[in-house]
Amino acid sequence: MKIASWNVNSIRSRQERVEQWLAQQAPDVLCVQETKVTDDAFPAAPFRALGYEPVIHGQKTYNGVAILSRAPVTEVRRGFDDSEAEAGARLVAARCGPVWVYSAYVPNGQVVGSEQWGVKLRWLARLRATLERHHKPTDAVVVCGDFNVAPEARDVHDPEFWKTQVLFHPQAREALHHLCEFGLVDTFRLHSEAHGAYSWWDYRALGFPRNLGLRIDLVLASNGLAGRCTAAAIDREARKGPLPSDHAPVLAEFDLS
DNA sequence: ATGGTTGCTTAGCAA
Repeated sequence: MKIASWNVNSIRSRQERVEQWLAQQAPDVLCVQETKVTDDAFPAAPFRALGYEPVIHGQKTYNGVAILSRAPVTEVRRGFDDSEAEAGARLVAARCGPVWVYSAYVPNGQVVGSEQWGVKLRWLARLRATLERHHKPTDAVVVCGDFNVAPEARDVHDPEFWKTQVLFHPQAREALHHLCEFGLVDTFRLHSEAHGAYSWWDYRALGFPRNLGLRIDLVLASNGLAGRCTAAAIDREARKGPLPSDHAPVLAEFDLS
């Protein structure tokens, strides 16, 4: 089973690119972040035409997540089922065939110490609590998304600078680490020791041609699935060409036979 | 990295 994740930075702007990528890569499931559209305006038909059922959780202008699945979807949850305020349409989960798949768009945090920074750290803790409520680490669960945190220095082009920023601050890394202590494994690191393998490059810094990036998009597999992960990759090619997202898709494959 | 762009909505915000 091939599961992918891609922050598309507007599904309406990226629709054709995503269609082409689905046709080329043929994942069983694609988790999407930053769809930036209400559910009524989500372009579902072109994805259905390719055999993917969209599970959507969106809002106007900002955020928005989706799961496109060609495996049968038998159960869906939107947002956190806890008592706190939602803080944007940033989480959707679906049982896709034998696997529970989460598409997560973790708050960026804006500035260290800001109100949004607190929301980000809290959000990662709420995600762990949600996993605790619904799953055991031995279950088949995949948590995909734009985590807005790079796990390690080798995932960051300038760690000394970025450790002062929201995407690589020690507190954000700790919050991500605590999430993973539920029993989640970074599938990319099961198959690569590479330094400088990034998934996001800032439009503003013209970062892509200089490879000034960070690896903040992850496919996390539960302990129950990690041993069955046969491959993982970042599709840097999909960041090239006209009108790309600022993120590349990330993928992992699992042998569920 | 420190200026650079992009998308949504329509001047300003978010990333």
